[in-house]
Amino acid sequence: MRLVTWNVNSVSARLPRLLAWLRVTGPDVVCLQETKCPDAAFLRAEVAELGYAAAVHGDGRWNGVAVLSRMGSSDIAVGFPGIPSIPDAEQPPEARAIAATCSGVRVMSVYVPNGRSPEDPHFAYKLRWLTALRSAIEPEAAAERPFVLAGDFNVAPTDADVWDPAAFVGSTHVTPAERGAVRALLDAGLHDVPARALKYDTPFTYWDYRAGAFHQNLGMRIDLVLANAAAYADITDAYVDREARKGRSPSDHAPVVVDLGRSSTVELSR
DNA sequence: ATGCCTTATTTCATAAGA
Repeated sequence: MRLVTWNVNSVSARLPRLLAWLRVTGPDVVCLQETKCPDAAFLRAEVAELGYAAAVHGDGRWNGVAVLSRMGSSDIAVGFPGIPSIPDAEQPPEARAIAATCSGVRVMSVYVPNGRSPEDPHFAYKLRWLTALRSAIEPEAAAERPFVLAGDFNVAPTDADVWDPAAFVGSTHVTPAERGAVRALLDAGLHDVPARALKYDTPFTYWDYRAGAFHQNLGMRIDLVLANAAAYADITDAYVDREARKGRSPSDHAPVVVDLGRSSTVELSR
């Protein structure tokens, strides 16, 4: 099984690039974030043409997650038990998590809240969200069944995951509280899958659109694939495809590609 | 070369991203 996570920054705006990339890369399961697309508007027919069933969960203008699968998709769940709402909101929770079982692997695509700034109410919301996520995934993390939690975590787990730690003093994404919340996910039984970089020695997954950040490799590793023991033991390779960040109209995130030993042919025949 | 920000919407301006 080839599994991917990619924050596409609007699935509609990215559709031509997404389809072309899917054709070339051939993933079996695709976790998308920031689809920015209401469920009714999701371009299901276009991905179906490439063989993917789409489990989608969208808000409209912001957020939005999906799991595309060409290996079947069952037990689709949007959100997770205990998912918090935004601060002082009486609205339903934002569309930031969706799970599906694809050929025996439980897969969850998440778009963790940004946090905005450490003083902002959205920062406390981010921490609450990650804490609730940990509680929700605890059984899956400890289970025998392979489980993969993938997405845009909006946290750089270590100083090595940002281009310059000094540039992030006072910023979100690097605080001990955020890193502790991600560490808690690992403590629940998940492994941070080490991905190869296709260039340089740091597998960054995000580069700001502004000021030529990509071309100077001023990036961050905030898109993660976390695998429980069963899934982790099955991994044969993982890389960040920075090629997908190049060219015209890219997302500001690059996809992370993870290969698991399971053959799609074998799995599909079961 | 990979090139100086982009998205959807309450659209000719704004909020949000990280």
